[in-house]
Amino acid sequence: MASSRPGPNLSRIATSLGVSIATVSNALSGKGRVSDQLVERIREHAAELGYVPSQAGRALRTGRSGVIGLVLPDIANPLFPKIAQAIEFAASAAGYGVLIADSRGDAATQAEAINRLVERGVDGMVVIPRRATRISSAACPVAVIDTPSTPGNTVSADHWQGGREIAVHLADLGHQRILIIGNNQESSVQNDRAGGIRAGLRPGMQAETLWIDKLERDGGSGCPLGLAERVRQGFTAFAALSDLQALRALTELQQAGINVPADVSVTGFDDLIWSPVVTPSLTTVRMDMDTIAGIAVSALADTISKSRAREGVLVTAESERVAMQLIVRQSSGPCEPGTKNLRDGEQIR
Amino acid sequence: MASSRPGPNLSRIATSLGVSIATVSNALSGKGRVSDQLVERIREHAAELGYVPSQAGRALRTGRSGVIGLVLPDIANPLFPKIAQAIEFAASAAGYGVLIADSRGDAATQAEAINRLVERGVDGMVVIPRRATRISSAACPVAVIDTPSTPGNTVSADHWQGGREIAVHLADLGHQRILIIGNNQESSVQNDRAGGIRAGLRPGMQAETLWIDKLERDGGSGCPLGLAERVRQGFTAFAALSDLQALRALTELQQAGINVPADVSVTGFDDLIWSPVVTPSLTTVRMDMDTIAGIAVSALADTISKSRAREGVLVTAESERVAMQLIVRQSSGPCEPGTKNLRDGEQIR
DNA sequence: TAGGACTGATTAAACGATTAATCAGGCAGC
DNA sequence: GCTGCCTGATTAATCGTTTAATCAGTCCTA
Repeated sequence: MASSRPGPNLSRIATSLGVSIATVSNALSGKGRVSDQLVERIREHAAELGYVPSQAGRALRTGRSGVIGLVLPDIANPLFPKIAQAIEFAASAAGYGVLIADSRGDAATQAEAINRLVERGVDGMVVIPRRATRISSAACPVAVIDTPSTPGNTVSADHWQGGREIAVHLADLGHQRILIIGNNQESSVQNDRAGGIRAGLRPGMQAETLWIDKLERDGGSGCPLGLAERVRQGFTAFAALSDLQALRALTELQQAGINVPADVSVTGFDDLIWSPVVTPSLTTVRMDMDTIAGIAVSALADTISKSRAREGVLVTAESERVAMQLIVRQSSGPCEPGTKNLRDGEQIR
Repeated sequence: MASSRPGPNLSRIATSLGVSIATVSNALSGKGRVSDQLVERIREHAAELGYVPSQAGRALRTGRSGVIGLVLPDIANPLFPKIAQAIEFAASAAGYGVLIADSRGDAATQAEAINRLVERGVDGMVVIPRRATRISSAACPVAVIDTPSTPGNTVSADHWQGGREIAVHLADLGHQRILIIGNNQESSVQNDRAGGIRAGLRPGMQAETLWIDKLERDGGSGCPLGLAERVRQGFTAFAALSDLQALRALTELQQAGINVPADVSVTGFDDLIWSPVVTPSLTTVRMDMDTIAGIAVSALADTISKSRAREGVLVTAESERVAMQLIVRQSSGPCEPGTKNLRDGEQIR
């Protein structure tokens, strides 16, 4: 047992320099009136002692914990790493820590998870809601990252525009019949992406949508999507609304002996981790998560500093939508009119 | 401006019931001596008022923040969602919040990220180190999840045993020549997995290892692995050390017209999100993250409650290794002696 | 009936930082 | 020389909780 507490505090610095605690506090925060030389001396001594302010003490006094919560309905989402990384980066740049909360995919426990965060005293939260769940504003400022078309959205990628990028890309390649593959018709993000694709079609092009959740209700989880049949029907491009579905489509097509991109094209969304390394690498649309997270966090920080403690507010940002970027890789290629309706085993070249 | 602070505190409950603050505190925590009826009345009233204790006040007094840090060197790791979910679940069951820290893959900034956590006053940390980086014990208890073979490991999946499971499975299917595919020779986890595979081989079987990072140093990121050539050389099974590499191998083989599992088998590790839904679905080995996280967090909580504040300790748990579970899916199949050395386009059936 | 043990409650002192209010001088203006 | 202002520092209160120390009774025992 050495001394009482290992970390030096304001009091130790103060007595050690023969000044008052308040002066030390003022010197370090640059707030009160302290002479320049004294500020210098105090700063020096504090650094020397390795002083780190106690968050607990500060939080108690100021009513601010310096921590924000990150809420995702389903943390198992493959986008989660990118989101968490971007939010953590932006938050730590703004001087905040990030506390995670998970409701394990259950919409009912989402409220509970949010409550845990509030009880932990977070100053605000970044919420990425599931499907169309509205966030009943909690007991603190909330920034929502969803899609521009949902009410209450703070900032997000422009999924609609991303869809248009895909459509234009496929149109440029000469594709006429496109199958859009989504996994959840309730998702507002996926609906916007699909809407964007449809809006980007040129006259004469047509699109149909395949919702995997419907299919799996009968066929069971992981069932085949029947894409070979779709190829025979004349579809030459498969635009998945997420790279996970794109991957599923790609492998199913490959297994059926259909060559991507020679026979048909496959595109995705999100530029997930595997997209650059599968064969053929996936053409996809990337959202600029760093920018989105930066806007969300700084808008949140703004609102926090303006609002009084424990007040529930929906945060708004000046620029609501961030453009998505088309990444063209190998999985999309020109539609050769003569090669439609291939049968298994017929290879090109 | 209503009253001073929105949340009720001990003082409000106390005056409202005409008792002292200490009595309320004792009643709610069940610690001091309070009559049963009074306890009942206080609890009731507290619930009625919606009292939530201030973490800041408690932290200041007790020196414990009730928060643990989760440190990963690379948060973009596709395993991260599962890890974060499991840790968050275990932590919140133990009454802890989880603060994340990211060093963006940079080993140098890992120390900085850990520092941020310490400054935020975490009571302890769960660290999943990169490669063979040793954790210089920080200013708080640290639980390390790596692999049983590394010194200082607290608890982890038994990667070696997982490798053996794969080897035995492939041996049972009749495979003789196995190509192990890893992406990083420095990774102790991957080395253990590879070692386990080798140890599980039967007499007459042989294995070679392909490290992707070496290959990419020349070929560039995402370059082909040249697996078709390996098939011609007589390899019939490709045992990747992670599902990401397995996916890469699978798609490359499929693109080359080699059928999985008819011609060759592919296996992975970790049962990542896409493994069940690609075609063919991936045979893999799953680690029981919930159990591992549970052990790590409860061992950490134990150590925290035993140690004095800000003391750096490496946490140990009673059971260090958790068995991995083989998941047999479609990507692995029997090795048919007559069908070896297939050329592109030669389909079976 | 005095002293001790026990019960059920209160008092008061922390924990560490912030900040409004105060104070001691120095200096200028009248 | 008195008043007022400005600078540079201090005093002291406060945030909400925990907990050791204390206190007022009640009951039991010698």
